[in-house]
Amino acid sequence: MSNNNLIKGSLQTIILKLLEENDKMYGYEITQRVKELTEGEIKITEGALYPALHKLEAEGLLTTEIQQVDNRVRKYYSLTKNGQKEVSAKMSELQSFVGNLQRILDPDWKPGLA
Amino acid sequence: MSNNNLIKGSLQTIILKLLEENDKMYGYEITQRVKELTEGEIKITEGALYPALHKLEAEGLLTTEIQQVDNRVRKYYSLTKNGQKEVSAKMSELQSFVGNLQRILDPDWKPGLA
DNA sequence: TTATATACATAAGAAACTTGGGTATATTTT
DNA sequence: AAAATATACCCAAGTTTCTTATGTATATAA
Repeated sequence: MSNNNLIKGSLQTIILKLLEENDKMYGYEITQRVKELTEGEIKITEGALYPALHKLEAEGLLTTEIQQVDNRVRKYYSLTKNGQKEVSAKMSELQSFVGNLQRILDPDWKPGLA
Repeated sequence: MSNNNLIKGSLQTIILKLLEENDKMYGYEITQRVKELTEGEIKITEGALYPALHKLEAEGLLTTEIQQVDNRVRKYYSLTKNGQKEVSAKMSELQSFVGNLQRILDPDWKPGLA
């Protein structure tokens, strides 16, 4: 991923969620979007991204479609039906995990507060 | 960790933070505390915990002290000075990571809001 | 007496990532 | 014009972290 050695399976969730919002994205675009959304703090490396995309495709959660743009090949990914189902599952898993993390690390934390 | 295969590296932060709050804890106690704080949702497995404790000790962030309690051996861990410094570093790393996650996954999210 | 709880530990394997390559075209900088 | 950066894909070796499966030992509950 980047300087952060955190996250393990959250990369998959990030990919799926971005594709839910954007319909079609190609790999490089995903890295740029994440960099932009986090003001450069999270940089998804290609070594992490492409294997993750291929795995999600192999699992039937994504489909691909190749386009030529200015003599360059772009591989667009989009959610399959199963992929659409998985987004919500993965999202609530992650949100609940983050909630539990807060409960452990911040004793005063309560859901619904900052 | 448990059913969650999420976020790697956060176990170290959890251990350090609990020890900051509790001064001395032994391994089994840590697993129980986490289970309790998360209402059983996160269960730290021994296969994950003990290697992590040993690693933190080897890095000089924790020291140990063995006690006999009812014919049972307990190995108490506590923070070293370096360990105390590391807690804040690891905590702000994790909090900033979680913030970035929110920015990616929840476009409307802003720090300070639920 | 069998199972569960307490309490430590290790070891093999899986999974996710980093690092470091490789290929190729387009644009910007020197 | 040459060099560097940006765009765009990919793979493979190695590291780290975790899971799963064991092993040891005592205490308590079913």
